[in-house]
Amino acid sequence: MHISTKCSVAIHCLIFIYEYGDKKKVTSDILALSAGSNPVTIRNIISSLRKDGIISVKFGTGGTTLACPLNEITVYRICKAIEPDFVSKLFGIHPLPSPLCPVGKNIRNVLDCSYQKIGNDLSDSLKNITLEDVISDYHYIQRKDD
Amino acid sequence: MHISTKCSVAIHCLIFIYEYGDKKKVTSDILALSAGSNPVTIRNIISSLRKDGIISVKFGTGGTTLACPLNEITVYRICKAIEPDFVSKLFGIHPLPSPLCPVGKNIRNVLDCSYQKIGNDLSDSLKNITLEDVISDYHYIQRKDD
DNA sequence: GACCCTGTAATTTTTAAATTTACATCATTA
DNA sequence: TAATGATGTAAATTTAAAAATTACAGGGTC
Repeated sequence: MHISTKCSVAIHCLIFIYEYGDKKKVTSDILALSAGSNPVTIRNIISSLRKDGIISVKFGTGGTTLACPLNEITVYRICKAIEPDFVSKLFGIHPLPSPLCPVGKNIRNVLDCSYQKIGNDLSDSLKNITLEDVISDYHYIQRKDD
Repeated sequence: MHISTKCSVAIHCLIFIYEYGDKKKVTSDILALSAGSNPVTIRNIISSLRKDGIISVKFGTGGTTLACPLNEITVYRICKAIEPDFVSKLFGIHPLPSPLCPVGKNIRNVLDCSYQKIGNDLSDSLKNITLEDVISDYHYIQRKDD
């Protein structure tokens, strides 16, 4: 199981909102066009980000803006907002090991030991990248692109 | 997208082979029973591990044993053997961002910057856990279980 | 040569992810 | 104050990925 494309779409939306949120009314339709997705998927993602306080959405009239300094929005926070237990879902565990086998009976606990360490390391790594970094990459790449 | 259950099944098999590989003939049928999977899935995993030199399999007559010291078998190596580009598949990227939008046009490269850092950190974390550690956890948990 | 195993391709089934449809709710404005 | 154009969500459908099954061609050993 992997972290789905939702994280990528979320980052896409956040860059877009940072770049255009103040000047134009950024709706789920516009974001869906830009990301090549569909408005409902976008609204679900946006909704999760809003509940976490990352962005604010004008209900009724529409439009989205950032609600938080760039350096407080880490990739970890984005993933967590979208899929609260994404860390524990990083590795899948086969669901029906034999309880009659010593290995089968204990495998889940054994794997949990290692997977928890890995999950902690991954979390640290994700906390280390902020939207500020991502947007700096974006500006650099965009300049090269011209 | 997440790393599939194959890694967990592989570790399950490796513990089983370590524990019983010398005394008994460990076949794909036995491993499938223990893991609650099926023999073909097991054979595919076992086959990948064999090609990487982690285990050796007696063709024809059957039976599997470790071909490597425990501390040389890292979780990274196991994952890599099973799914060579698992690191780059950690995050999915939405496939059709709009090339007409500045964000859409550059999003893939922007995400690649961050995802590469994260992939490197994850790789380091996985390299840090060996089968020796896992089996030590297994013995500890098994003792508690009695 | 019979038996039991592995290796692998091809198909089917299952499961998860993403999209679409539908509609209730809310703010603006004409 | 009713029309408009947004969001928020639930439910159903579609699509794509993962896993299991079926099938069979090898290879050792008794």
